[in-house]
Amino acid sequence: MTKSKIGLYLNKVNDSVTLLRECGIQPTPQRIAVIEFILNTRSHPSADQALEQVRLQCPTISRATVYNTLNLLVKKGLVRTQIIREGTVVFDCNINQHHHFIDEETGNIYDIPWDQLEVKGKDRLKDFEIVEFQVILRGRRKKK
Amino acid sequence: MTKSKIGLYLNKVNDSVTLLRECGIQPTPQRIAVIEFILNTRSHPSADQALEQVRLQCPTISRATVYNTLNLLVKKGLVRTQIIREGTVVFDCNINQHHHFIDEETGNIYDIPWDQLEVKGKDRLKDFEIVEFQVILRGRRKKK
DNA sequence: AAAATATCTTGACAAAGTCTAAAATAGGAC
DNA sequence: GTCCTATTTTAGACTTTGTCAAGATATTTT
Ligand SMILES: [Mn+2]
Ligand SMILES: [Mn+2]
Ligand SMILES: [Zn+2]
Ligand SMILES: [Zn+2]
Repeated sequence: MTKSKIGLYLNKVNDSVTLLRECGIQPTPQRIAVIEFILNTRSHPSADQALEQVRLQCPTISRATVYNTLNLLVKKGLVRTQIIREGTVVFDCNINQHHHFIDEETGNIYDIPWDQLEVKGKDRLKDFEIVEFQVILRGRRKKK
Repeated sequence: MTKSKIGLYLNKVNDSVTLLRECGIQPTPQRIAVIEFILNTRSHPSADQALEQVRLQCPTISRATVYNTLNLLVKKGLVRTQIIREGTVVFDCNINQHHHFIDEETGNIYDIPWDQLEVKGKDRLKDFEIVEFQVILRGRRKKK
């Protein structure tokens, strides 16, 4: 279990502990609960949604600790934030480049793999030095 | 002066009055001040930034009126909101499709014309019915 | 001018997020 | 194990963004 395995599902507490240690974060029960939740969901939750879920495992955890831990994980590069929902930042365990589709009816956020879309014409933007980019699509997810 | 001229700079109070009337909005001094500000800036301000600026012209206007008026203009289709800044919605007087570049140093938001970028591969997203999309780029604007 | 509408302002409220200081906890030295 | 210290957690205060309701103003209708 190395940092390079981020993004795979972690089912064992041991994996989370190892991962936290590798990042120089002391693995407390609260932090373990947060990291196990956030690295195992693809739902792009807000901090308060994370709090709600983490409390199922760790009922006494405080709001400040969830915020602190999520921000710490962002700083260490284990998760990232996305600005795609109104009113709140969401946390994304997919730290590779990718695009997003937002279902406007449900609010659900779906990852679109990086290689599924190609953005042409960026070279023509002479005035801008692009550090990162993504396509954000909105609409409805088709029922199958 | 018709609704089709939205997006051009409005310098005369008369134009704003006409535009508001065309949308079925009674042109009060407060609403005129808001629309003159928001349709003449390309800076993608938040509601509170708009309040600050509008108060230079109309010092007694309340926060609620600025929020109400901006939301009314959105409902009438004169401006739109964008979710590209952390913590707050921004208002955009450019209601045509376009992309955005965010300067991460200054926070400035720049419009990228629709035809400067092309997004290929959308047809392959069989599970999704796309209503709208845009490319969001982040980085630094080059000094000239 | 009086009544009825429409609009604006104020202040209360809620949600998202940060911060502080005290309490709890964990680790190391002995 | 006890003591000491550094780290962590917690509760609550506070800020910002945004909405809402009630009363005050302004405008329109009669
Ligand atoms: Mn809010
Ligand atoms: Mn905030
Ligand atoms: Zn994602
Ligand atoms: Zn724009």
